[in-house]
Amino acid sequence: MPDFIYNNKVYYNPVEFAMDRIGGTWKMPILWRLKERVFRFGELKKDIPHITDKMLTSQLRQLEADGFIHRKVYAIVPPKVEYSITDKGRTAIPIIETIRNYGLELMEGEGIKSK
Amino acid sequence: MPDFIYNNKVYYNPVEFAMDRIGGTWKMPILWRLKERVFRFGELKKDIPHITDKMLTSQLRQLEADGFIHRKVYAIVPPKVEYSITDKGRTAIPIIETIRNYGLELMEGEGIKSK
DNA sequence: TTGGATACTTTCCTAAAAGTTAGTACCATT
DNA sequence: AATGGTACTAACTTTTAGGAAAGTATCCAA
Repeated sequence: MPDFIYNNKVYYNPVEFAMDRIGGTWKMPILWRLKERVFRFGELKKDIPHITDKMLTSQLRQLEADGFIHRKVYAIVPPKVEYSITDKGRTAIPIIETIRNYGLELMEGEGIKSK
Repeated sequence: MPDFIYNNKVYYNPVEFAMDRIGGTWKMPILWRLKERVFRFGELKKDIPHITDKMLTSQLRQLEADGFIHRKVYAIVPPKVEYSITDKGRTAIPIIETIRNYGLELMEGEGIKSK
């Protein structure tokens, strides 16, 4: 598997490519919530501990640009914006679940109990 | 899922915990190779494009500390060190495969053909 | 006219990850 | 006496992710 370039960025392998789309601290927590229902900006912010306005905005923008979520703006005041997961976004859910379960497995192996 | 602390580091969720063990640019490429056979330091270095001595050393050390690989030193000159995957390390392989396949799937969706 | 609500944007800053370059120990071979 | 091979280690710099704090636009209600 040689290197390849996409949007001016060099990737060494498919794992890097995947993690560039759904990795980082916030993308999976966001997708994980949107799999259940539509969320507004403020709802996501309340529901995801520690996330800042800036990170929420930037991660939503990237997920949208990559086609994982959809952004619907209502032209009212105060503004209302709804975020929903797309079909493409849904393909990430089983992956997240796999990683999440693996994390739980590792945690159990270390005797970490959180909930 | 609340926050938890392990080794003085705060984790927000199990995904973060998993990615802290096997994530980053180099750990999966290393484990991916060790799943087939034992490698010496120099062999890994030749086989993994772009990796530097420093990154290879530090990632091997972390994987060893976390119990994913085993390090066997031969007391000869010039030095010989062999790295092998452990049972725990093997549990990461299906995860890597899942992410890797997902990456390939996404790449195909974008019309990226690499090999 | 002040404040609240919503969904941001902008600027500045810090910490962690990763990269660059150079050097080391050891002995065997030439 | 110099060279080469192996597996590092150290010092330093760059890059990136993420965080903090403040500012913006709009309209309405008090």
